[in-house]
Amino acid sequence: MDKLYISSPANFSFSECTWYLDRGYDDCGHRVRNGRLLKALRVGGKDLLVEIGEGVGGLDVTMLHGRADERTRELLAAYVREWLDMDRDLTPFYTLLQRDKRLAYMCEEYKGLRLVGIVDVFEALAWSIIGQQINLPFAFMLKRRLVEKYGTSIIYNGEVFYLFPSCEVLAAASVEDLRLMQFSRSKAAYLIRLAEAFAKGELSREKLMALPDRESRLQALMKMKGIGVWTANYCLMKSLRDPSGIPHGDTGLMTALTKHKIIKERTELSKIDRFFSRYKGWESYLVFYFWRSLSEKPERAIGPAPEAGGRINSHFPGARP
DNA sequence: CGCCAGGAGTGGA
DNA sequence: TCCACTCATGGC
Repeated sequence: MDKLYISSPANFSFSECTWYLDRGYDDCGHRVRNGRLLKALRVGGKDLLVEIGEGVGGLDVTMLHGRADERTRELLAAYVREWLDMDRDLTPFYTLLQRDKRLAYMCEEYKGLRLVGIVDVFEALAWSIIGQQINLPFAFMLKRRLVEKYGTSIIYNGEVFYLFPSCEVLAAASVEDLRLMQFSRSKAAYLIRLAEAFAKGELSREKLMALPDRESRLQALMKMKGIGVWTANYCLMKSLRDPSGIPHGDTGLMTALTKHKIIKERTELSKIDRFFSRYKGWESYLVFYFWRSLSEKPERAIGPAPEAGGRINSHFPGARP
């Protein structure tokens, strides 16, 4: 069995990361079971299924599917470090949090939580378009339908693991196809156009990173129909790893700011700016920790593991009158 | 039934 | 530049 080991940095908590990934939504992009994280992913043109578990002083990564040469192993290690943001020193962030009585609790409560990212830029943008203005359970359901119809899959022990669809495949989909899955007409059009842009190479991680600064990256992203301020910043913080992305207009963020008594009304934009100005260089992390704060840490229901096969038969709506 | 969800585009003042 | 309106549907 192909295995590799990734040593953990200080202030890294695998369990905090997996808790976030398994915080109660039906995310088809990965699975958490018995403290281990399973994910199908693509590196260097190869589809792999990996299991990540906690070892002594680091993470044990096991390849359940796919054989890895030396280069693939390197790319896989880099993927995991990137996904869980393991190459970052959180000390300055925690120092800033400690200064605010309202937020200091986060240092203990979420200690070691990393900004769990979306490594693939196309996936990050597609996901954020899907999630615009709808509640998260519905957004995850839409994503699952899209992935199960257009994504490739790996079967392991009778269980299906999906990879997010490629831009080429999604570019060939039609608005009508997506409408049947309950995407709005405009969202369907945005997604397909985005897929075309990536398929043609008009947009890519390389092109975005080649731009001089984050302002120009925001502008480049927002030229796409369906990508506004929120989506562009979401992409910056979750995929391009910009430390200062603030998804302005995010309702979850507003809720968290209100709960923490940082603002009273959602219209106090200048107050929000002033607040974030104390966290220069850590805005993305602060937003992520705020999102984390919106999910309570429940006594997880201890039940039987999901039956083998997973949820491969999502409910599709019937034709509407 | 009404309002809100980890928004964005459009059209009119 | 700044509204109001529209899109879609699930959850509460």
